[in-house]
Amino acid sequence: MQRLPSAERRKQLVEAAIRVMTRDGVAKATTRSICAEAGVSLSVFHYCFASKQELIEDVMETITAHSVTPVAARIQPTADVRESVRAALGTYWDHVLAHPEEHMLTYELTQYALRRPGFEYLARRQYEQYAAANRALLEHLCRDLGLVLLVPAGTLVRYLASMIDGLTLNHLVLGDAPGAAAVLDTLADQVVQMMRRAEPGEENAAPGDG
Amino acid sequence: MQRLPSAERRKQLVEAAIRVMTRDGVAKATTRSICAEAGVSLSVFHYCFASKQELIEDVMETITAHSVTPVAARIQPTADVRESVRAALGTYWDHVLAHPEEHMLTYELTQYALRRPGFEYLARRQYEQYAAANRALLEHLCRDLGLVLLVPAGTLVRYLASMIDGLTLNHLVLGDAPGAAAVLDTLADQVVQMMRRAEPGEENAAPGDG
DNA sequence: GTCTATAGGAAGATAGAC
DNA sequence: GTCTATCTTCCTATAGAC
Repeated sequence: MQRLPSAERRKQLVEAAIRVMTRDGVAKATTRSICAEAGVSLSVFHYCFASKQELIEDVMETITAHSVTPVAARIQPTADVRESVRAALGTYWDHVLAHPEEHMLTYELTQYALRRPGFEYLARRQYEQYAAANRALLEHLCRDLGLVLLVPAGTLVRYLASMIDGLTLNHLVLGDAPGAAAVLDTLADQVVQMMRRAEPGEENAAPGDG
Repeated sequence: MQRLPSAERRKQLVEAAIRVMTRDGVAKATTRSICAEAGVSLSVFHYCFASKQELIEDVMETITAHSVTPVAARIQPTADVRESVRAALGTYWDHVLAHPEEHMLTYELTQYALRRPGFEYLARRQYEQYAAANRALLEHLCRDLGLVLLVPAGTLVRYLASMIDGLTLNHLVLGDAPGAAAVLDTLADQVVQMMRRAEPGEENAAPGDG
């Protein structure tokens, strides 16, 4: 076996952990199975991490970023408001369809964090990132297309985030991708109805905290 | 210890399991902790259940019914459509606010079932019951208030179910009950916009499967 | 830094006395 | 039907040779 710097080893183990968790679930991700997946011996694990919980912490930070970043990077408003919203939802949804196990894992990790005293903040940070991603989308739309919101930004952000999260879970359980797509169509329609064109000179209110 | 018939013992153990799971999470609900909670010895467990999974099956059937039934029982449409929708949502939400741990458990059990090969059907049944509850609500509204839907019933059912489920999870993680209530207000508004009064003589379409 | 070996405990399940 | 005692397996974590 090679001798790698500790930071490299940690990264290697975190990635192995994510693979195991994605494939077999969080409950099956024991230190042994993670080490086997990474191809290192058990004591390497405890050389790099003080405890298993320390690894989990790293895993959650990594997976949340991984789930939010690629979507945020691809927001591209066009002239048509409804189509812009639908396209953003579609980008996210393509990711769900392509990597359902990965999204499944995010729910498992949320539960895991909420149940471990002292780790609730990880779940909270996860959902705050979801909210931030939706807020960014709305700001983007309002700025580029000159729109103002008809409901408080905070409410719409949460509306969007909850709908997306709920529909994802619903789809993971029940399947029926076409039905889920129809729900996204409806959601896009509803979101459009919660916006209107800004009047000339009207500050196209960047949805702050409300 | 008393000598009880096997069926009674099973019920007793299922209830103990739910208490432990609600309090400490599914992962902590070992056969030992469940037996301790029920006040029986370990071998009683295996006298009543062939395996732990057999108990889990019982637990999931019980908890899902428990989560859906009380809400369905209290649907009371008034003359105002929007208020009727909001009231139904409010009844559910009161239950969430009063028993957050119980709803937390439903998410954990969903994950548990989805991860255990051969148990996915339990998760599916759970979400089918959610859908059925929302379908019943819509039928109730359409029939009593003479309304027809502007979107396919199946889509609206899923829209509602996903939103409610997502918002519940969102609230369990982030809290902020007033913010969640505002989302429910908005949802009620949106749902109303997806209905219209049936014209005289128009069949007030019972939302079948669509 | 990496290995083998093992401590120390808790899990699901079973055996057999009462 | 209920009990105590035990089997087997798997876990996290550590010790100490190389």
